[in-house]
Amino acid sequence: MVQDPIRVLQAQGYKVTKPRRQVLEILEEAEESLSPYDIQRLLRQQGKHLNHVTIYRILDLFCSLNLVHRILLSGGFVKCTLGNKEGCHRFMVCHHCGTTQEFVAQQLCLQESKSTQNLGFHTEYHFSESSGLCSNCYRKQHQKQEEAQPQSNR
Amino acid sequence: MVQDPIRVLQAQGYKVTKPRRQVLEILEEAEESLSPYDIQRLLRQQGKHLNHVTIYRILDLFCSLNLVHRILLSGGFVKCTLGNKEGCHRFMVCHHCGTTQEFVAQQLCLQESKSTQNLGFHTEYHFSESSGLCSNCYRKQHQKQEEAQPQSNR
DNA sequence: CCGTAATTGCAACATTGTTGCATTTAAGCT
DNA sequence: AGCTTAAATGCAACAATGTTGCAATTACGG
Repeated sequence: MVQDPIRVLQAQGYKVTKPRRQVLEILEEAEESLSPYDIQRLLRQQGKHLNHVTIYRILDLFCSLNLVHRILLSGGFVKCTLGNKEGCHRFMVCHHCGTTQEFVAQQLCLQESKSTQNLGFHTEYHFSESSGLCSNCYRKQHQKQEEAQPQSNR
Repeated sequence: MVQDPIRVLQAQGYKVTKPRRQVLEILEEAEESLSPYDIQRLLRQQGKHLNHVTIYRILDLFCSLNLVHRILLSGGFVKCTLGNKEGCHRFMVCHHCGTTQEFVAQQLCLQESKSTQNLGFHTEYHFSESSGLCSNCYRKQHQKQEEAQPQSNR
């Protein structure tokens, strides 16, 4: 389903360098989106030192290859986990823990393209972000409320 | 349809100040999204001087009130033109001229909420951005190609 | 293993965004 | 209209994030 990013790089004639592999690795491990400097900090904790300029350039490249996507709700970058050829990317972002997850919705994608076309717009690419609570955080928050008001009598 | 931003401010107990009115005005006139410093520059051209800190704070406030939305595709802010109570905002961004236009799609909104709910996510707010060419730019680009290859014989 | 173009690191800089505190101002009240 | 006051703005100084040009390094082909 997801093409291997390494393959994508090679196929497009880009070199597979140590910095690029390191950035990919960090993004793969991460649950939440990471800013360029986040990535630098995390790598440094592993004893790996990358210049921030390099990280910027790598992220630029990855974005242009659609291997990575910048999330507006958080400002950081996430690795795209679904090879979506229609130029459509959808993300759910938990505003509590920051967990960011990609999902697909073929039907939505088609409808959205149609909607914009009806308005005279020629869509080439689109994406969406949903903000809310992931199941974990929702459950936790629910439990807390229960504890605070056991008989819900106020 | 769109509630008057001024009313929204008053209703929520915020003061209607000169800087806030000026920022609203600039965003209203703009076709494309504007960064905080863009706004400062445009205002300065009109002889109006606002401190950039003020602009940041105003944009923060407007965003929290959903009067304004930050566009990922450009990084700038646009005034929301549609009062969408379901916490759903959709934008088309022309990657040629930068024109940014909001649109509604009730059906899409419902479907998107359903999709995320099926994945165990509790969506409170979502938005989407479509990147492509607006009708104007599409037409122009089409014409240019015609001129370049009048008989399309190559 | 070598040559070379692509990539990275470095230094210096530009832009964008933030914080604390003094000053000003909008809006409610006589 | 003039007070009063909490909210909002301006200012200064700073912190963080991005960018550019060029020299040094490195992946990958032969």
